[in-house]
Amino acid sequence: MSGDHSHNEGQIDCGSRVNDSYKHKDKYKEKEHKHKDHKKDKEREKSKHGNSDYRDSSDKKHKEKEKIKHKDGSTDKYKDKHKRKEEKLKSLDGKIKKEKENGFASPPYVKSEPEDEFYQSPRHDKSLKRERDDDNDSEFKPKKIKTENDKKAKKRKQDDDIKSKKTKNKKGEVTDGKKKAKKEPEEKWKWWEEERYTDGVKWKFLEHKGPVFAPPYDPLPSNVKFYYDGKPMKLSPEAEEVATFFAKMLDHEYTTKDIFRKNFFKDWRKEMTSEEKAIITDLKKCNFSDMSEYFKAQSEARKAMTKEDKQKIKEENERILQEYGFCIMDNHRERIANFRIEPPGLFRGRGDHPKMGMLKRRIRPQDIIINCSKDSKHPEPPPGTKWKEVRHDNKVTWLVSWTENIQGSIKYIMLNPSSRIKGEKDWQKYETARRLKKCVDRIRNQYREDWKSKEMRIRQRAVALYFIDKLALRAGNEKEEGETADTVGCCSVRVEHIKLYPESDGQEYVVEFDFLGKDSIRYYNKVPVEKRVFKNLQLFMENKEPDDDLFDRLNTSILNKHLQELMDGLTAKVFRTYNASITLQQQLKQLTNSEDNVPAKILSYNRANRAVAILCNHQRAPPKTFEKSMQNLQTKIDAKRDQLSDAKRELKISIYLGQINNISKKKAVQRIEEQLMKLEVQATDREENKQIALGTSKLNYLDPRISVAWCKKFGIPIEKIYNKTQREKFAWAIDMADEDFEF
DNA sequence: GGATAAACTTAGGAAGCCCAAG
DNA sequence: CTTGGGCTTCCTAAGTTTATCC
Repeated sequence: MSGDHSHNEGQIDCGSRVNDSYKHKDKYKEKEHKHKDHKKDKEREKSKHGNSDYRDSSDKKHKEKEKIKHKDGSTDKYKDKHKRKEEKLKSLDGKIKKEKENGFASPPYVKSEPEDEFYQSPRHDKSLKRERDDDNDSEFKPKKIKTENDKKAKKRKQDDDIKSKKTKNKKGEVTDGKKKAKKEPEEKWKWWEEERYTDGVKWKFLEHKGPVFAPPYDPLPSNVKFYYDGKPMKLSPEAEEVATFFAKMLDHEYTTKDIFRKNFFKDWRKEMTSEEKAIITDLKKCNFSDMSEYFKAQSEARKAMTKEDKQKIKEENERILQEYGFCIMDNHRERIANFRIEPPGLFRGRGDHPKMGMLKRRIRPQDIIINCSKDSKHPEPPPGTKWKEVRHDNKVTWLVSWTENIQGSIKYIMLNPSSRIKGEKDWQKYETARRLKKCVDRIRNQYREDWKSKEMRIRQRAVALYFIDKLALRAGNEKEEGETADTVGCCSVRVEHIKLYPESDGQEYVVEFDFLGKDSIRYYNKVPVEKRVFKNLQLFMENKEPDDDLFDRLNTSILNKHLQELMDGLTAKVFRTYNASITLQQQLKQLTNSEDNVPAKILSYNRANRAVAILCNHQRAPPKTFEKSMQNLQTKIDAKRDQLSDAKRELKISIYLGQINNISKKKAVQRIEEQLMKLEVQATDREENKQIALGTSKLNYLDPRISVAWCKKFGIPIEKIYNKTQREKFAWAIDMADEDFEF
């Protein structure tokens, strides 16, 4: 009932989405330039027209108009932005672009169409005050287990003991004196059976050893040379290091891109001595190939290392992992996700990124902020260095942070997905999505009502929400121009990204979407929509330029505020989670045949998973070796077929000879048949998966309890669905879901 | 109330690893 | 033993949402 939006009819057919990311598309390139120049004008224009140009002023609306005008004026989203941008523009270009003549913002309110019946929309209670966290959610109340404060304290001390013992252990082997309890982190802690923190506190105790820094720069041997203008040139260590970054990427297509080269060269020059700067003025005259060869040789050498040497490295890595890869959080030793600081290098943005090639600088101890408990043993900075700061903020989950120099954003070291702190959050996410399931009908009715609203902003909000719901689009924040690739989501979609077809391929009211979304992955979809949506889209597009926002009176913050009123904890992305999970559940129900054998059932699972991946537009570049591996598989299948007919013939002969003892031959036939079937299934699966990435949805959108329940119901070992890492992440679900679980 | 910073989740690609086939 | 290929893990960019500031 509630879950049957069937938003993805026709999408489950894998062929319906063209899979083109930026790599394959040039179309976007042209647009981009145009777009950049336009956007500023556009916003200026919006503020100009913002609240003055509603076209229709039928008498009956006079009273409301006052109200609306007021409201609208105060919420016009472009006023200040416009100023900011203009200034920026001036300083950047040294001139002001000409104003756009005809860029219109949408009028604030809309004449009701004749067919609009007026009736009171079922007003829904907003009475539910937001009570921080989904504490009122019964499903998410872990059993109250012992409340123990001194117990905890005791336990913590014990943990400390264990740990300090361990760190003394030179070998890095996890043997600790008294027991092997450490090897098997004491019977897997079931955090989901314990009470959660409420008040925004994330932990009470946190101790860790700080980050692992990137190894220092190792200068090139003197026989490896850099050439400028054909002549060998010894570079200063600083300049040389940056040069090696480029050399290492030499056969990547990045290094052929203009922006990349320009950014790189600019930043490289900053690292040069004044002498170097004076000489090296043209990247084209730089020859890195000697360096490049050297690195290739190095990596070959690494591959060719003896087993013993490889083993040594592995052990060393394990030692580092044991020392730095774990922390103690509230009595438990938990795995850290990214305990290694990102090494310096050249920034590799995705898609047409304006900053690609810039130098990502080396992070030093004095850049690092440490977060841990006051009463813990604080991590030591490397000898002779200092941390930027040590703080004790237990309202956040990170252990280490630093500011990155490309976008100026903060990077964090946090815990592994298997940790309590991440797991609880993940669980909570799915519970929120399940609460949406309970009220999604109401919300859908609401936005359908809102398509008829007299206020433009409400109509836009309602249509956007419809897309987010039906098509599982992302929210689509505005992005600062020139800082990132030009990509969009629902709220930031522009007129140029959609096409309207009153009729197409025998369907009415078809909308064609074509834009670059997150990671510059192309979203292409052609879907029929409801008539009212279609009419609204026409209205939103009136008098607009291609690069104007489709929803000019909407942004993610407005949308999320609205959603928050509809349901506690509701945000745009909850719809993605909800629709993904409910789709998996439905598809599993529909596709699984209990008569099937295990491989066939798993194929069904993968197909259900695939339906979700298609819905969420999770694409991947077809593996480079795809065609070949497909062929190989086919060869195997053919061989297996031959083998099968041989085995069958032998069986026949044996029957013909009246042998009674042909059981083994029967078995052989059976076994081979099964193997063949398995291969064929594998081939199908792989073919269908060519450009579709299942991992993302599996890891981030599908309530793991659905999969666990399915496994239990059909006797599929969970290992067939989740690998080791995934089982660790979803341990809570594996432990708690039984076969009756319903999302 | 809008801009910006901070925190945290989601994402695809590259590198690493491991195992089966040759 | 070597190779190739597929799966896993690592990496870090790019989103969303929340918090804070003015």
